[in-house]
Order: sequence, then structure tokens, then C-alpha cells
Amino acid sequence: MVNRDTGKKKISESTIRRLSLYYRALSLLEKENYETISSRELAKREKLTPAQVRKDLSFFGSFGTRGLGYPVSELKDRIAKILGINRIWNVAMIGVGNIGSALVSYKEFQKQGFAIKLIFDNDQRKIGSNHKGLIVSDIKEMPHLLLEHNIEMVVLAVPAIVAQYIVDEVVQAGIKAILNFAPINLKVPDDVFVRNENMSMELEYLSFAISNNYTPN
Amino acid sequence: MVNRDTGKKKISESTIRRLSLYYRALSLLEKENYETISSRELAKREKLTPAQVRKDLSFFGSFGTRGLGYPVSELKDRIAKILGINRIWNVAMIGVGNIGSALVSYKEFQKQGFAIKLIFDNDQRKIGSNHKGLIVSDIKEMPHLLLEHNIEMVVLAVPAIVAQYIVDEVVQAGIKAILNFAPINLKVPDDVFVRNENMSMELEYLSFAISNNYTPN
DNA sequence: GAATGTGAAGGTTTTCACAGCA
DNA sequence: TGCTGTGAAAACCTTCACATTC
Repeated sequence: MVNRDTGKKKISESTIRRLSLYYRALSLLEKENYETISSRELAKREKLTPAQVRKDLSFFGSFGTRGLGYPVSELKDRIAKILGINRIWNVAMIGVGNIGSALVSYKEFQKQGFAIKLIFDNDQRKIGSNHKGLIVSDIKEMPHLLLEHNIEMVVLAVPAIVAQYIVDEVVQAGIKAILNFAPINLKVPDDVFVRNENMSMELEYLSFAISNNYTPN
Repeated sequence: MVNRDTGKKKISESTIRRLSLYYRALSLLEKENYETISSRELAKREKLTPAQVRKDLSFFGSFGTRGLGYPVSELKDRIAKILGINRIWNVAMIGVGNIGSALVSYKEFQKQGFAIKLIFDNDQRKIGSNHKGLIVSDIKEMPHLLLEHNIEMVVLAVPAIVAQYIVDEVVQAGIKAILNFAPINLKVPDDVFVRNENMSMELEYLSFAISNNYTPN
């Protein structure tokens, strides 16, 4: 429960993922002009239990008022701060194939404060072309451009075969966060965070569920 | 541990997700002409523990040989059967915006046996146009076309505002599995499976990790 | 000797249940 | 009365360790 080195309580991965859910729900509630929200109602909206919501939030302090609930706007801001999304992140997209170019136009990223500032590809026909106001740069220019533009995160949407090679360069350029769409396990140093987005896996999960009449929980 | 109704051991969501990982690793191993693989080696490739691999696999039977390991091709086929991916699934794409059209061209789906057979949109300019050999159909035609083409899964890539409305029609058409890209919690009957793909959430996780020097493990 | 299969142990996450406060 | 915050209990998941088999 408590980390022996830092003395801090350990936050589980699932708690972090749920914070994202709370954030989204609270953004909506704010638009619907809710002032406060109970753990029960918040749980209902995200298909969780009230106790879960309270436990999650209590990790970071006492935000609520007994008898009343949580103040929507304030809680939303607090969660933004915890998640580190109370600011703009500079992101680079590597690869402008199907997925890459779709993500460049994906408005949710922009909306959540992830600003795509650079786009790279190695295809001469794509280099120099315009994607949503951004010019595609040659991947050879990547190392110094990442530094010059203060890029902090990278979305990797390149074929699996070249992914490791490119990620090595990305790491070399000091990037510490990578969202990887290539279906491959990237090797990176311990201080670099990688999240793998594997869309086939989700379909496979559905396939399993239907095939086995799977009932979670 | 054991389900009281069915007498079956309960399979956890994480086990299912790892089966997908094993499947991918085994496909690769097969190409590399491995005949057998030990839990230790398989674990190493997917950054898991050997015990974990053995526990997962033992849920479904005894596939291995003591002293030797698991037969690569056979284990791969077995997992395919368990996941229900030992056949082709008929899939429909709903929405041909950025994400939708990217996914129509996404080769991993095809490769894993998820065949996109129909594409829908409500935009008159898109209806009738050609995407990778498929003609975009009017979403009004959806109910009967889903039935006629024996569609079993649907990928939902439409704006959040219309997602619930469309999903209601999809459910009505008897679809039991939905991969949802809209950032919203869909309401569906208990026997319909929904997986949410939320790419901003992954970036938020990375944001949290960098901001807090988070160390999972 | 090498590696599986599996009860038991250990650890983590979720839920319960209730004291405490508005 | 209504709802939070939180120890304690329960459920769940992972790892250990070893008997077993090839």
C-alpha cells in the first residue's frame, strides 16, 4: 500500500485510467451546469461503484463535502492537475499512413490539450505535403526538430518493421513518452513511458466474448 | 474462483488480453520456425513472468510438455480457437470520418480475420463513394443491410452526439459486439458487448506518468 | 536436467459498512 | 438526512515453490 522508498501511497494503473473517465464526466457535467455531484451519480455515469469513486478521489485529498457531494468545476480542475493535463503538451506524429493522418485530424487530442506540432514521414511523396496546416517533415530531420520544437510526446504510427529503429532515435532525442500503434513490443530505457494502442486486441476481446458467452464480473 | 452457476473457473479480463499477446508472439515464433517455446521465453518476449504464462494457459488445458515447453503452432491454433479468431468475422464500419476511413484501410484488422464488409455514413457526399473497394452505404439502409450481410460486429466511428442513437439501431439489428471510438458511455442491453477505444486516455496516462515521475511495476 | 501444472502464499484492488460531518 | 472518507473485509490476481513428467 505504501511505497517504502518514497513513503507515498501507490496509485494503481486502474485508478489513473478512471481519473480520465472522471475528468470526461465532469467536463460534461460542467456543461450541464451541475454545481455538485455525488459519488453515486458519478459512478452511475461511468458504470462504477460509489465506493470506488470515493476511494479513487480520496487518494489525492478530500475534495468533497459530506451530505452534498463534490464540487464539479473544482474537482475537474484538480483532476486535470493530477493528470498533468492542465496545460498544452507538444506532440509529434511519426508516420502519416492511414492511422497517422487520421490522428492528425482527430479533434479529441487537440481538445484535451495534446497539440500536434510536427509530422514526420520517410516517404518522399508525402514530405512537404500539407496535413491540417502542418507540413510533413523528412524523418531524417527528426532528431533536431524534436528538440527545437520542445516536443515532449510522440505518437508512433509507422510499420512494425521500422518501429524499433525509429523509437531508438526518438529516445535519443530525449522523448520520455510514446504512444505506440505498431503491433510490436518496443524496447526502451526504464525512464521512457510507452503505451501500446492495439486495436485488433479489442476486436479479439469482443470475439472471445461472443464466442464464449463471456460475462465479466 | 469458480462460477457457482456454470461450475466453470472464471477467466479474468487480463488473461483474455494476454491471450492476444501470446497469439501475436506465437505467430511471430512460427515465422521464425520455432517448434517449441518455454513459458520463460514467451514471458520474456511479452514482459510477463513465466508463472503468469503457465497459469493463463493452464486455464484452458494442458498444452505443454514438461521438460520441453509448448508446441508453437499447436498452441497458436488453440489460442485462436479460444479467442474465437479461428474464423472470419463479418464487420461493419459505421462512420467514414478520419478514424473510420483510416480503420477501413487498417491492415491489422484484415490480417486477424476481421473483414470489413460494409461501410456506412450519413453524409450524402460520402454515400456511394469508394473506400478500398467498398461502396459507402446510406446509414438509413443499415438495419436491413446488417442482417442481409450477416454482420456480427460493428466498429462505431461517429461523433459522440449521434453515437447513442446509432447504437440503438445497431442493437435492434441484433449485433452483439461493438467497438466504440466515440468518447461516450453507450447504453446497451446486458447481452451486448461494448469495448471503448479512447486514444486521448492513453495520452492522458502518459501525461500523468511524466508529470508525476510515475513508476508502475 | 528441464520445464510444466498447480495448490498455497502473497499482494493488490474492490467493496463493505459505518463513523463523522454538513 | 445525505453523503464523504476510510479502516477492515472480501474478492481477485499474481507469484512462489515444488511435485510431476518427459
